[in-house]
Amino acid sequence: MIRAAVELFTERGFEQTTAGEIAERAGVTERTFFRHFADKREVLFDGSRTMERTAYDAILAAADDLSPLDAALAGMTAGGGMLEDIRDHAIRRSKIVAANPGLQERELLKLAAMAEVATEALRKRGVGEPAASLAAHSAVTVFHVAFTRWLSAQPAPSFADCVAQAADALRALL
Amino acid sequence: MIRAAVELFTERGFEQTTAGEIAERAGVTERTFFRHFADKREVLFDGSRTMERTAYDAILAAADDLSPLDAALAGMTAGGGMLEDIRDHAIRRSKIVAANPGLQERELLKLAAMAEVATEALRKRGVGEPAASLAAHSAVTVFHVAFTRWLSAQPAPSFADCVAQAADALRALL
DNA sequence: CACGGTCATGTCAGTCGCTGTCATTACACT
DNA sequence: AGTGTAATGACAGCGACTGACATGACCGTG
Repeated sequence: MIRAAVELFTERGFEQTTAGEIAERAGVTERTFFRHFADKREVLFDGSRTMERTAYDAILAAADDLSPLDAALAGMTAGGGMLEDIRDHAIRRSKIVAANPGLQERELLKLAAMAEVATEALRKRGVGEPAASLAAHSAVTVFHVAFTRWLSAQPAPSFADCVAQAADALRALL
Repeated sequence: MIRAAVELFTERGFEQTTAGEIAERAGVTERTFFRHFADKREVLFDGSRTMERTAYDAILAAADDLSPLDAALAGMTAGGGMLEDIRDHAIRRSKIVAANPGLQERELLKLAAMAEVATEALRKRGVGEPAASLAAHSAVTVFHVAFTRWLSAQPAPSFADCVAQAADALRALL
């Protein structure tokens, strides 16, 4: 279904594709489509939960002497690292998302969820508020900048490098 | 219409209120409702454009010797300052938004738009990339934290104080 | 005053996203 | 064979949203 959806979205665009058409190409019913995905957008955000868990685990696994921000950044690096193998798919996907405001909205929600998860992990490391929230959100901002660059840069850089670079830029602000 | 919508959302919740019902209470047609608001959620985000413009202007008007982050924060203070007069309404509104994921999604989109606008203003001040993006997003993160606190703190603090406090917490992270 | 323009609104029909419900099928365990 | 469970199909229905056309208020011009 995911493959069918990406194909159709690429061909005609997100809004011009009905849920029924995706289901049809995937060989199932529209009803079945909505049993697997809460809504039409969600088909493009399938791995997000896994990524959140990966980031969460990485933050908890980070060295004890790391600052909250560095620990959160380690989580972002780990989470984003999951995408190294599927850069092609990520690029196709990002083009679709970029062309539709509703999908960007959903992407923001996923980033916010990532920040929530990172906040939770930092708190578990003993970081208080509002430091945990701020560090987590800052890390996600870095993630976002790094992700954008990772998608567009030629030749393909490593995700970790992109994160490190964006993090340096953030530190330079102060 | 906005008043009618807030009333109904408070009484029965966002999802349990149809666009037709809002229109009816406001004395217009459902079709008219959708001529004024792009979708049902948008009725709760009416002033966002104005706030963005205010922030944008404030960033451009900020003292030349301010750092990018401080200039962006000045914009957040100015934008949030618009709400000082309508804190009651802001509180009611935030309860509605907090109760519905779809509305939180839209709120994130508005915050992202704010970050975009702030980025643009910083760029016009001569700030390069990715410094402008990062400073703008950091400022919006501070704005968000400050806004949350401004809504919940008792007695009502000034918005500027909340921003200053959140900004200090951010700086302490590094 | 009559006329033409535009602007907001009402009316109606229609598409599509999404959901509840029930029946069916396939498989797993006993 | 019998029983439970999970996935799917089939169908009906609601509500969000849109396009098209008609109506009426207002406004400036002749």
